[in-house]
Amino acid sequence: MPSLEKSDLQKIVGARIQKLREERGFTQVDLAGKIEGVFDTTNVSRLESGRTNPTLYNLHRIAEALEISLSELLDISEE
Amino acid sequence: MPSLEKSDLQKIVGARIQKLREERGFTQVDLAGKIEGVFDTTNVSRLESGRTNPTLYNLHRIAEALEISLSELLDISEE
DNA sequence: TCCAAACTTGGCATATTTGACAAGTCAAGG
DNA sequence: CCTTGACTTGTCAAATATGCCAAGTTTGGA
Repeated sequence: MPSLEKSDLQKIVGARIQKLREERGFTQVDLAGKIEGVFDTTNVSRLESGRTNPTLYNLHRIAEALEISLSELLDISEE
Repeated sequence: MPSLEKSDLQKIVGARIQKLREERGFTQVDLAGKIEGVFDTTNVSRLESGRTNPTLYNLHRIAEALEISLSELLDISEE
């Protein structure tokens, strides 16, 4: 685990969110709609492509919408 | 899992960081020093007390310093 | 009680996330 | 073609995370 770069970490987590979303047959708009409270679809796109560094709370809300635990969402051990 | 409030989530994760840090016998200054790159001790205090909403990358750097995976750091299932 | 280390808290400046909106790309149908 | 849905990308404003410094508090030991 040689100390991931910030942008690489973002890309890995973003790809994981996208994969989980697609497995569930959701569009980005669907996902944003399932997230508790307000969540912009623009932000879904930016997070999935690794362009931003998401906050704990937003990761938690995304995990909830994907019906997975935060811990599982961030289990990036095999990448 | 009834949709945690933002500040409750921050407090739970903060308490977990503090517990893991203390188990390793680190002070906040020690932990900040072990984190890759620049990390202010003020920020350690604020994160542990749940006063801020940390970013993915900082959570990753903290996990690294605690020699634990990000996924384990955020495994809050039993709280 | 005194001291020092550890931690908290406030303010400030900067960087970045985020929400919102608009415009653009792209692919699949009709 | 043309439209529609899905997604990307740019800009902007507001909120906030972060680094930094300074001052205050707490705690444990001598």
